Amino acid sequence: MTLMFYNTLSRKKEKFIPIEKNHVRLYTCGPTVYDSAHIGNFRTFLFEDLLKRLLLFKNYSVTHIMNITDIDDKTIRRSNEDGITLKELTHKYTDLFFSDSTWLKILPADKYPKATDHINEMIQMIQKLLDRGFAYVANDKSVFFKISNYPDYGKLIYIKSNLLQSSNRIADDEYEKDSPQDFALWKAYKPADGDVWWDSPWGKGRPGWHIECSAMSMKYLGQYFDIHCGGVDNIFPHHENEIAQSCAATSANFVKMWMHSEHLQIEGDKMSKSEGNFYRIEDLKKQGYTPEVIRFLLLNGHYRTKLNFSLSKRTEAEQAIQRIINIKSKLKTFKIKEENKSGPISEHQKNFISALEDDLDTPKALAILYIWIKDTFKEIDKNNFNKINVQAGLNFLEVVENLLGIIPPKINIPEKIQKLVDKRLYAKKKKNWEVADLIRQELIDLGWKLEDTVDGTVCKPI
RNA sequence: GGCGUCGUACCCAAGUGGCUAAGGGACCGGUUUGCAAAACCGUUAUUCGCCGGUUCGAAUCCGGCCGACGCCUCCA
Repeated sequence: MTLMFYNTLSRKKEKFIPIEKNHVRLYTCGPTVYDSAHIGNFRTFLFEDLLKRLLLFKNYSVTHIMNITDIDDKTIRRSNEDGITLKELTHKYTDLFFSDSTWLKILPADKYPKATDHINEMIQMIQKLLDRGFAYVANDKSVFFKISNYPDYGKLIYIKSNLLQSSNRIADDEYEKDSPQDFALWKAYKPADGDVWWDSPWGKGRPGWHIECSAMSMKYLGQYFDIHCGGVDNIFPHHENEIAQSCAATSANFVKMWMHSEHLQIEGDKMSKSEGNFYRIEDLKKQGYTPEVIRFLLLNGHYRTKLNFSLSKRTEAEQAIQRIINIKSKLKTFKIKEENKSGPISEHQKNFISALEDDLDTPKALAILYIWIKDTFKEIDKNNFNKINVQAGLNFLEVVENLLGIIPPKINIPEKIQKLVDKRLYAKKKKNWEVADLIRQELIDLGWKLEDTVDGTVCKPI
């Protein structure tokens, strides 16, 4: 089946056909490194990770670029507050972002270009926009994009530019511009910027926010590329502005498919830093969350619906994951008898993939996975599973893991624990139930539980 | 004011015109087991926020209402 993705540009599910055969060029909006990323940011990054994993599974080669925004109002403000240089601040949070991403099993991008390393590219693009009459230099030497000269403005947000209503925030803007809707390409230096500035044809200053993504995506992916992702909040103004400035600069199309993930809510409320209702990865890690549990919770809702993240759902996710671990362990340990018949060829794997191919329908894919698990247990109980079925099952679980990343890696049993397990097994053989149960309790206290099965005793961490 | 999303069991969540409304978690009963765990079997929505309409037929399309929510200049 072909891939279908919802394109924000058309507001419809569309067949995905890459511009270049077998090669997908993907740009995902990265973090602004002024603070640690929170679980909401990671919902978006996880959605993008799933998208990429699916593209790779479909045998596309993927060139994935994720920007690091290391210069903007927030980074400057934060570095002043913390009394450290902008570089010190952004390096700290960039490193943290990478370690959180790795811990969450997010596949790395091919390149993470930083805004501050691409000031020249941005200046060139701004110059081009000035030359073509889509931008102007204001009295204070800032450069703005002139929306009134760009009639296509409003493609993503579905609004005619003349209907854009200005909010109070615009009135507070300290820069001078012709029209309130015009956005900054280059911001003239202000004393509050400290020693953060670059030279430009228009004087000292720093780039506006939107221009970095246009300049860097074009540099690494070309003028026109396949997919650009981000959170829904980026639709306007960020992505709208990116489209305007990119298309105005090149007179060509910019991005074929825009994909956006919905917001995550926390304990039923909108996540907001001012209210303090957000979780960082390190917070969850401290509470004992595993990457798999977080991934499961975030992938359990479709990426285009609002999802509520609640600490109370943790057990639910752990139980659900445990079921996957159980079937895997069953497939690995049960002894296949020669006379076992072959079970029915499973259609579930195909259906699982089809669900993901249909605009990344993870809840449906998970449902199919659980139907498969149930069927597999049944067939095994009926002795209808032979070597080929077992191998097919294990292969399927590998596919599931490659796509969703929700199956924990095998845990090695420490020697000390194994010795206790053996000791109990001996007592059990002698039908010395008291001793066996005592050791089992001892193991539980040490954090390991036992399952006696017909194929032997299985030891699992709690 | 403009643009847009959502409302399916105790909780989470698929399904967007047609076989008995997926699946997970939770709960209860049973089988199995030395006991436990795991697994299996069964039970939990004659009904999809409410009211109308279209249709042979709607959770699914249309209209209205109620409720929750997002964006409208720098928040993933």
